[in-house]
Amino acid sequence: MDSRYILEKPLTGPRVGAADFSCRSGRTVLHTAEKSGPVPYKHAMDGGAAAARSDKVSPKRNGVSPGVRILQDVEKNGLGDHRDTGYTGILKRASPTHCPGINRQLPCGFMHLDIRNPGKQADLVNSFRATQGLNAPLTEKQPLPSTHIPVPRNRNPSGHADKEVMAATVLTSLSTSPLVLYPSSAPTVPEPASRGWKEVLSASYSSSTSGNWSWDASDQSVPSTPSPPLSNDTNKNFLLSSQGDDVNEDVTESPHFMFEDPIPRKRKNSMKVMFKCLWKNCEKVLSTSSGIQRHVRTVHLGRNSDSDYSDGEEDFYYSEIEVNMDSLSEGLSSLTPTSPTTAAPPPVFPPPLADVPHSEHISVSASQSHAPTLLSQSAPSTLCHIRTDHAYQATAPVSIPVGPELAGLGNGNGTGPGTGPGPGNAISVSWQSPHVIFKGAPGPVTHVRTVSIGEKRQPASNTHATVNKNHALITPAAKSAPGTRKPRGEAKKCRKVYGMEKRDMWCTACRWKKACQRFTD
DNA sequence: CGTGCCGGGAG
DNA sequence: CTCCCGGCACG
Repeated sequence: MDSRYILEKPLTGPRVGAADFSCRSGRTVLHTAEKSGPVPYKHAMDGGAAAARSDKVSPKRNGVSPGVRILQDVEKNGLGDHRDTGYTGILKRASPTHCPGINRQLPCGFMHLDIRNPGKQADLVNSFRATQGLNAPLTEKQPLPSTHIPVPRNRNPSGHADKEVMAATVLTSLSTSPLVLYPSSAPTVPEPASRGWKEVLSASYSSSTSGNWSWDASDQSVPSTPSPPLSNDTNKNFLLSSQGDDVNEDVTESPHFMFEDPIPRKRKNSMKVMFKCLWKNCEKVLSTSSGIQRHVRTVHLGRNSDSDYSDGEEDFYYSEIEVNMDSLSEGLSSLTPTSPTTAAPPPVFPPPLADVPHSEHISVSASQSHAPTLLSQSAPSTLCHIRTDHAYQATAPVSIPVGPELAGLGNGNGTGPGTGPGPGNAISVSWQSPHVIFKGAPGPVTHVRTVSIGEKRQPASNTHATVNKNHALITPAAKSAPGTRKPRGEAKKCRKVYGMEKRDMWCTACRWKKACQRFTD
């Protein structure tokens, strides 16, 4: 419940010892690096967590849990150096060693582990904060993409309390911040981008073998997520994303829901976290924790506003709420004819917002209203990874292919992580958390699609044989049986998505030159 | 011509 | 079965 607090408490100072730092949030844990050898950090495995995780994960495929799959893949690719990965194949990483480096770079940066716990808003929030932390400093140096909430400067100087917390979280979440994960579009990792980080890393600890990095793949699957198949890629991505810039390609989102898809990848942080004052009759909502803290401190606690001092009490008077500001999709979005996709950078946050750091007040509804246009077209495909195991709908020329997905088989109320593979799902899920405020907003976002899918399928449908007077009888013979070939999906198939190079990331079907199962139509 | 995937074949 | 791949059809 109060994971946030717990998480923060143990920390005492921006400087975290490399040796004995452990922080807990939810079920995830960090551990110390005690292993000698090339890998300066240790992968953590939390038995409980692992177990829980696998529950969520649908062991469908061959009865092998994704985690395992991941392992396998890793091995396949010769990247299997992660000896200390749990049997689940979950790679968790906590590297105190890196922290220093990271801290150096991102004073406020921090991330957070285990965001997946459904309903754990606190966790989510934390992760978000992390994100903010990461971005904030960076922002000052380089223009940022669009997906972040401007963080007030006062944050930096705000000192101790904040710093501590952040430092802590940084350590913790090195691997799971949604934002971070999101870009884990393994396949699409831009080389150059990752390079930057590599360098940074090598600086912090002389080891050029980025391959040794490993994260808890499954853990990454935050509220709705996937995890990269190859730890290697993941790492890169993570790094990449944490860098703050270079991430502007938010486009690649792939709500691959962790379970089910053996090759989870790509994920984007579509959640925004707002901080709401819980003080009676005070509905103040701010976009930054520091903001809300200040608010509480000054307005409700009657403390001196100038004072940066914070004893953390404010924490009790505000809570985070999550808002799904979502956005674009990636290639998969091909589902929708109109998929805006790739090109446009995700204007998640409307400019106005970004420009109003001072008035930290944020009206989500407003921002939402901007996005809709975009969302309405792409959102569906965006959020939902088309892939499902009922992917075979493709075969059914029926009209409402969406049905099953929307129906939301496992639409487990925000059961977060792997919940829904379906389009509708992803969306609804994300919107569940923001219970309080921001009503209405979800509406527009939610429906949207349905139509698109139907359309796309039509064109090719096998109506030919029937009517078609024109050439009429002519060529029936040409094609063997009426069986005819499938229309040919419009969606990008593994091959296209990943390219020949990453063939091992393709779904098996694709590999065998069979009908793609991952990206069905 | 690249791509999706059927049909078929080897292990 | 799983894993491949020739080769055709589609765009």
